[in-house]
Amino acid sequence: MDDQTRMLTGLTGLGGLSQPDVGDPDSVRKQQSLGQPQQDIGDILQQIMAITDESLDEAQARKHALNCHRMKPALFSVLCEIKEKTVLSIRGVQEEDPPDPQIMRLDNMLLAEGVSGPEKGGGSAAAAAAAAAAGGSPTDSSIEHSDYRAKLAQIRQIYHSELEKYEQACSEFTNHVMNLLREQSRTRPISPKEIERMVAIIHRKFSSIQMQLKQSTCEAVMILRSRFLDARRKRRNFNKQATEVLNEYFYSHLSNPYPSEEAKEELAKKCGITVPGVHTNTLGITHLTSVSNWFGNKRIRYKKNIGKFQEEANLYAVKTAVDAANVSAQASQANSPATPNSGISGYPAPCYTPDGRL
DNA sequence: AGTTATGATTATTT
DNA sequence: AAATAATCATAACT
Repeated sequence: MDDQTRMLTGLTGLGGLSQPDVGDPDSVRKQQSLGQPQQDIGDILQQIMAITDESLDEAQARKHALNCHRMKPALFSVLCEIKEKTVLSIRGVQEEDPPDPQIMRLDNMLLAEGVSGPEKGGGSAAAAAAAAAAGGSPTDSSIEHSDYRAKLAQIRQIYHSELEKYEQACSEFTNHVMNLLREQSRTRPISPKEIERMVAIIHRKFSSIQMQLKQSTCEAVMILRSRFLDARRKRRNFNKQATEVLNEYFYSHLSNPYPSEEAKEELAKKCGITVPGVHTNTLGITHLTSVSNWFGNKRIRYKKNIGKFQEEANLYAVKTAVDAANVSAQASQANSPATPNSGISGYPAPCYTPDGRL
C-alpha cells in the first residue's frame, strides 16, 4: 500500500529534467536508444497531468503504476539533490551553534543552587536534627533554614515538572513532524538530511523555551536567596563554650593568633559547631568561615582596644596556665610547668598580675 | 529607647 | 589568597 503514493514523488519534478543522463542506473539501455528517455518522460508527464481528470480508482492505479517506474528512485534522489543545492544549502550552513554561554551560565547556576542537580532530600532533616543535638541552642534559626529549603524544593519541583513537560512536548512534536515529513517524502522530494535539519530547528525552538524556564527559575532562586541572605544576617551568638574555646586559643596564641586550616577545623570541632558529615552550620555558612570570621573580628578588635580586652586576656592566661600546670602535674610532677605563651610579634603578651589587673 | 557586643559582609590592602 | 578595616544588622544588655 505504500508504493502507490511514491510514484508522484518521482514524477512531479520530471519536467525540469530534460537531460537524459541524470543518474540513470540503466545506462546501457539509454545508450542504445538515445531518443527513448525523453519520449518516456513526456509520456509520464502527460499521465500525471491526466491524473486529476481521472476517477479516484483510476488515479490510484495510475499512481501505483508510475510509482513502480524503473526510473523513479533515481529521479527522486536527483530531485533531492537539486533541492539541497538550490534551497537548503543557502541558509543551512550557518548552524553549527556553539553551546550558548547564556544557557550554560543558567545551567551552572541551577546546578550550584541544587535545583537541577541530584536530589538531596533526606540529608537536610538529618543534618538539622544532628545540629540540634550537638549545638547548645537547639531551637535556633534552623527553622528559617528549613523554610528556605522547602521553598527551594518547591521551585525545584516546578522546574523539573515543567522541564519534563517541555521535553515530552518536544519529542512528541518532533515525532509528529518526522512522521509527517516521512509520509510526504513519498510525494515530494525530501531528503533525510532535510528532515534532520527540521528536527534540529524544532529542538532549537524548544530549547529557547527551556531557556526561558531556566531563566525564570534562576530569578526565583535569586529572589529566594536574597531573602535568605537577609535572614542570614540575623546572627546567632556562639554559645559560651564555643567562645571559651576560641578565646582560649586566641589568648594562648596571642603572639601569632592565626590558626592554620587544620587548627581551625580542630577549633570548630571543639566548639561543638561541627557536625560529622555536615560542613555548614544552621545558617548555611562553613564552620571554617565562622572560625575565620571570629578570629578576624577578634584580632582587629583586640588590636583596636587592647585595654578593653586586658581583663579577658588575663583571665584566659590564668586558665591556660592552670591547665598547663595540671597537665604537666599529671604527666610528671618533676618537670618544670612551662608557661605556654610569650609575646613574640606585634601582639604584646598578656600581663598577668595577681589581682587580675594590668 | 539607647547602647554595646558580636557574627557576617564588603571593600581594601598586602 | 588571606588579612585587615570598615560597616552592617541584630542579639543582648542597660
